[in-house]
Order: sequence, then C-alpha cells, then structure tokens
Amino acid sequence: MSAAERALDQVLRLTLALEQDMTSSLARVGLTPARSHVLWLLVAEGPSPQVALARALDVTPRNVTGLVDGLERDGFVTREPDPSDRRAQRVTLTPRGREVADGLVAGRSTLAAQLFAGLSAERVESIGSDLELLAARVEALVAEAAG
Amino acid sequence: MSAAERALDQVLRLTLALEQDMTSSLARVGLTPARSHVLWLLVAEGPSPQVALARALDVTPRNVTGLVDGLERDGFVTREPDPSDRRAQRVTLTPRGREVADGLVAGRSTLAAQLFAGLSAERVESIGSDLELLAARVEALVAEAAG
DNA sequence: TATTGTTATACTCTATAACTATA
DNA sequence: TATAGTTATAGAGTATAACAATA
Repeated sequence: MSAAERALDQVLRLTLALEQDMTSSLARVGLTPARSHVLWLLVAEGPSPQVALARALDVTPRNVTGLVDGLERDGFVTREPDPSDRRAQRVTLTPRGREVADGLVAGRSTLAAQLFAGLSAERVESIGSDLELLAARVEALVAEAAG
Repeated sequence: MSAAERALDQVLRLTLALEQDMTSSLARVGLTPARSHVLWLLVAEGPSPQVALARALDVTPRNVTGLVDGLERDGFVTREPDPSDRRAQRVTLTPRGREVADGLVAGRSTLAAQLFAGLSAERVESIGSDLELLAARVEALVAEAAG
C-alpha cells in the first residue's frame, strides 16, 4: 500500500470517527445531524423561509418540511407567518432552540480545542493548510463529476 | 475564530466533499455507501455469514438482512447455505459482484493518487501522520462518550 | 439455552409528482 | 405563470421486539 493510500485511510478513519462523535453529541441534546444543520443556519441567518433553508442545505423543499416538522414537534422552532409573503413560513428559533443552537456553536469550539490541544500555532496553521488543499481537491473532483 | 477552529472547518469541509464524491461514484455502479461496505468486507474476508457482517459493520443483524436483500436483488451477491451450520447464510459475491468490488479497491487507489498528486513522499507521510493523530484523538472522544 | 436470521413495526432522511394558496 | 409549502408515495438505512429453526 502506498503512502498516499495510507494517508487516505487516515482521512477515512478521521471522517468516520468525527461522524460518530458528532452524531452521539447531537443525540444527547435530542438532535440529528440533518436537524442540527437547520438550527445552525437559523443562528447564522435569523428567521428564514423554508425555501431559503432548502437552498442552503441543497435539499428539496419537501425535505425541509419534514425537518421542520420534527424540530417543531420537539420544541426547537416555530413556524411564523411571513409578513411580506402570505405563502411563506418563517422558521424561527424558540428560546430553547436558541439555547441548544448556541450549545452547538460552543461545542464546535470545544471540539477544535480538544483536537488541536498541545500543538503549536505554527503546526495548527500548517495542518489547516494541508486540509484545505485536500478539501479543495476533493471538491474539484465532485464538481468535475457533477459538471 | 481561532486557528484550531479554522482547521476544524477544513476537516469538516473535507469530510463533506469526500462523502459527496464517494456517494456519487458508488451510485454510478449501482451502489450505496452502506452496501459498498458489505462488498468491501466480502472481498477482504470471503463468503461470510450475516452475523459476521453485522459485527464488522457494527450494525444489527436485521439491518444486514436488508442490505443483503438489496445486493441480492441487484445481482451482486447470493445467499448460500453454510455447510457447517444450517442456521447460517453465507453471503457470497457473484462474478459481477466481485468485478464491482474490485473496482472499489481500484477506485480507492485512484482517489489516493489524485488527492496527493504532486506532493513529495515526505509531505505525504507528514500529512498522514497528522491525520492519524487527529483520528486517534476523535476516536478517544468517541470511546470516552460511549464508555 | 444460545445463536442465526427472519417477520413485524417504526423512525429519519431523502426524492419525485401533484396540488393549494398566493404572488 | 411562477413560487412556497403541503399531501401522497417511495426507497434506503437504521433500530427494537418477537419468533422460527438450529446448535
């Protein structure tokens, strides 16, 4: 097995472990990855019509209906009428939803600190650059395959 | 945002792009990620009882029934009686299943080459070591959360 | 008794298609 | 006519629980 293949194996190992870590962390606060993405967007963008969420998530509007149904049932968001368009529903964080969403933001910081603890600033920068290169290359492959 | 947070963002960007790349590559040969894991195991281990697949995939036996149903319907595997245990079904690659599975192995090599093209052997080794460190740290977090 | 795999049931994420209400 | 969101339907992945056949 080549060095490149060994390195790719470590990338895949990292992605698998990260997915497990995030999924279990989210489950502890009653969220799934897909629903957490919605909360993440609502923190960044404020109350949003579902069609905007669908575009940002690159998912069908029907899918957003389901995600918001679940978040609403569990008390994280409400659907408010849009004052400027009576067709639209503005998805809005409840106080509890905002609390949990703020926790997601804090959790990301904590994870970053744990992941890079004890490494020099230069080393962290260097690793970040390498990861950026790899990410850009994979994104190019995805774009090529799609286009 | 700290350097560690920027680096974590690149990790997440990489994982997202990789997932998209692999999912679309697999779809082109009629596979999903979960089903491809089964083929991957069958190439490595040879014909296997479903319970062995369930353990290796860390998934319930019921789930394997569904995955093998799909693979069987699409002609990638067959269920053969186990000569040594009449309760068990030995999941076995068909010739076409083996062909596709060999393609998965080759595809991994190709992806590794594309990802690290133009980088010196030392650089690839260094990136691999960094990734190994990060993967080990995330795995430790997962184990801690589970235990 | 324990193990292998299945049927029954359910939940989440995802998609397409047809439809309503509004723009 | 076009857009926002829904109902209807479907498929994939996952789970638990109850059960049959076999060890």
